[in-house]
Amino acid sequence: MKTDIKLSEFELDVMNILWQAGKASAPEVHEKIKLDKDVSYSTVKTIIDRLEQKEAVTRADQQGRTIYYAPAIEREALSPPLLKGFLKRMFAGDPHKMVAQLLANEQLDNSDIEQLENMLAAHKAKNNK
Amino acid sequence: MKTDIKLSEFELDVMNILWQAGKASAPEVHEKIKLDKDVSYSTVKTIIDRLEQKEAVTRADQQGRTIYYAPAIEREALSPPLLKGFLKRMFAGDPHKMVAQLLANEQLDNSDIEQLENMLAAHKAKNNK
DNA sequence: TAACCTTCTCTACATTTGTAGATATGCAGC
DNA sequence: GCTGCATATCTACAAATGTAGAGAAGGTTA
Repeated sequence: MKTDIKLSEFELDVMNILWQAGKASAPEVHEKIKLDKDVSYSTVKTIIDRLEQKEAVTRADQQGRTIYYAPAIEREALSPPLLKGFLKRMFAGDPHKMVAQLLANEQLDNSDIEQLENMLAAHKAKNNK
Repeated sequence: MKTDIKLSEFELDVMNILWQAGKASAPEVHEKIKLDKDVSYSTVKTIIDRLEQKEAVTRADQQGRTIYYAPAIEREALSPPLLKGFLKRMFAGDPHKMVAQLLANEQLDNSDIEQLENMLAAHKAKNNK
């Protein structure tokens, strides 16, 4: 299993679709991507091919000629280093700055906030254990 | 003022140094970058030149031949769209997922957590107003 | 079974990014 | 004024990324 895998933005967009769907064919991925931006099938297929080369997706299934791709790595395997890097680059490594920005820009309602509060409380409990 | 500015990772690394220092010369930036990774002066200077082209930094001052560069855009102007994009790509747009990851990976101590709790409380108060 | 449609494969290309050498040039001290 | 050093400028290049067309080839259906 590759650990040092690095994906581009577009590649991540595709991964997201696969993470969400579990598996999907290239034309299906294309459909979904097109909701966001207008790119040709070829473009999407190229990205999928590259993801396959990077061993980020695998051919999970085949129906006739149509190949179904599935994620070969989980979101959770990818996000920690990326989050760390992003935090460092955009917020000087300070999680508070990031949460502040989150609050300022993501219009979270009170139930969202409470959910976050619960997470914090749980974490504090674990810290104390 | 450019609004659609887009910076690469390395460019962000340099911006961070400038955001932190207020202003710095290319050799100074090089010094600091070298603490993290071994790149030549030329490389760093090229990045700075590109930042200048992108109008992300300006020549703030000059001492002899040495040019001092300062950020021409603030972190706060750059981070909201980036955070939004990152959130979407890495956490399917769900802030809870991101905070969960933050808690899981950033070893925050209880005083950090409490600070976050205060931020949340303040935000809840504002929501209710 | 021939024609068509869909999907895949291959190839290509412009742009961005990371990287750095060669060279020019201004300043500081002798 | 000359010499050397520090800094800037210019040019270059490989790899990654976004983008897509041309054409092959497996299914489907009349």
